[in-house]
Amino acid sequence: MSTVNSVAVSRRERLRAQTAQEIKSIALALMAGGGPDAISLRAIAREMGMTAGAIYSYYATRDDLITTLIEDVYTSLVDAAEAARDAVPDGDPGGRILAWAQAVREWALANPEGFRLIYGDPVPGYQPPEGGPAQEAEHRACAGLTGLVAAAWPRAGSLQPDGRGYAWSDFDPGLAAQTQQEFPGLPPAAVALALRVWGRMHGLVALEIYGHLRTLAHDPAALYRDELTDLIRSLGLTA
Amino acid sequence: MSTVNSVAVSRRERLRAQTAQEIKSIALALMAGGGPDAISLRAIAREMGMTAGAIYSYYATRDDLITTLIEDVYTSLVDAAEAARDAVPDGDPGGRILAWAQAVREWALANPEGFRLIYGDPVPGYQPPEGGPAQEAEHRACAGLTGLVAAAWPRAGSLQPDGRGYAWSDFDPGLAAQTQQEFPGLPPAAVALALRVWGRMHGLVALEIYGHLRTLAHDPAALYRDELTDLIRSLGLTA
DNA sequence: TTCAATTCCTGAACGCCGTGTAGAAGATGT
DNA sequence: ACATCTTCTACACGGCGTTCAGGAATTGAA
Repeated sequence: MSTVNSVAVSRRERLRAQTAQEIKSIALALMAGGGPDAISLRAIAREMGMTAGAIYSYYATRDDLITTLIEDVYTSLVDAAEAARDAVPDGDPGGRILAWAQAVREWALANPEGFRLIYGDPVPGYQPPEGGPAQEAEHRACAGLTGLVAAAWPRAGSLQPDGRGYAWSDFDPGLAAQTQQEFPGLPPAAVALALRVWGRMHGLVALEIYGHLRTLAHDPAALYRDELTDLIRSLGLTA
Repeated sequence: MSTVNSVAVSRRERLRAQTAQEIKSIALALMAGGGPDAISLRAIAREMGMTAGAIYSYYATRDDLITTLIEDVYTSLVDAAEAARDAVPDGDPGGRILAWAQAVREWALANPEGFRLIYGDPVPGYQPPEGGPAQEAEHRACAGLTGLVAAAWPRAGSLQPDGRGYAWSDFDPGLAAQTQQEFPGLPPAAVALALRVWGRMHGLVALEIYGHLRTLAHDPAALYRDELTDLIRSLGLTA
């Protein structure tokens, strides 16, 4: 046993973690190169000079590996969105929304396969585990959006169609509790709005990534920009 | 040769068309039961009491079959949307938009695998042909949305963020020509708005179908309704 | 240093898959 | 009745995820 960083970690464990990491990065490279379908245990093993069966020492099944990949990729997306948001001062809630949304789109364009992995059918026969594959990252994304909406709520609240139609019980208990704790006084309708904002940011990007916009519109960025301008204005803010 | 419906059609051709149709419907049934991945030539052949190779007499390759399925499914979606729209009188453009959007969501909920087939990664190694697999249906969908927006344009036009930023050359030539012919005087910004409306209708439905909304919100229909109310209001209309 | 235990990996197998090819079986039109 | 054209079977090839018995290497202790 060697103790590095005051954590007992054997050489075996180090090598094991390293191999597990190598499997993941090769899988991501394969995905980036040939689409999610290119992620096959045999291809990964071939790339590593191993046999396919050897991977089963690190991931119980192929779906477990995919789930881990989704977690990693989703986390990187949320990291990018949060970083972009935090580069805009608190005093500009509209700008923070814009920054978040643009970061999501740019990340998606830079990692289209990652976007498919998170928001589409990831891989041939993949069945996500209960509760979704990357619950934590998704909660972070939701929390981020709720925060953006919370900052706009003083003006946005009165503009909503039917703010009285929601109760906290309409939402995931964890999300509801976290929101109530982090933004006391914020009504449940704000969470509904946050989810709607999510959908609004998602729609055009999903269409674009899956190629439904490419032939029809030559400048999807302009469409997205206008959509966000409209969104921000509908929240009573300015960009 | 027998002439039915004043069209010369041999018994061979009839049987052939019938078998091709049976292949399609079995493929759709397999998809509905086990997801798009369940569409395998061998499974279809098994279901039909045939060998996989026999299907190659009807579809040159598996991707050809998938492409045909996408066309069928997409057409059924657009049919549903158009029918719902036409059930609302012309004088109620907001209601027509609402009807279209609700029809899309309900169709998607009733045919989630079909939605995945159209808007997601359809099937393991599927590569869509150039121009998209179901160009005609997609054009019909776009035309429908443009028509909905055109009806709202008298009021919606002045509410758009940056209507001067688009030219006809920014869009697919076919779509542009068709729009200019069908709605003379309509500016290209209206097409941009139609595509944005498409994205807005798509976002929440895509999130819901792919399971990202299910755990977070217990009533996605309410979210969608509010989103559409907001959309229709943003066009200067009422539902 | 020696030795048993643990861990990691190979190699082969099983049953799926899409895709070709060769040839049999059958319907068709003359 | 016969030649043609279609449709289907049978088999092969390589790829996939997964399992399993066994070999090889590393490990911690004797």
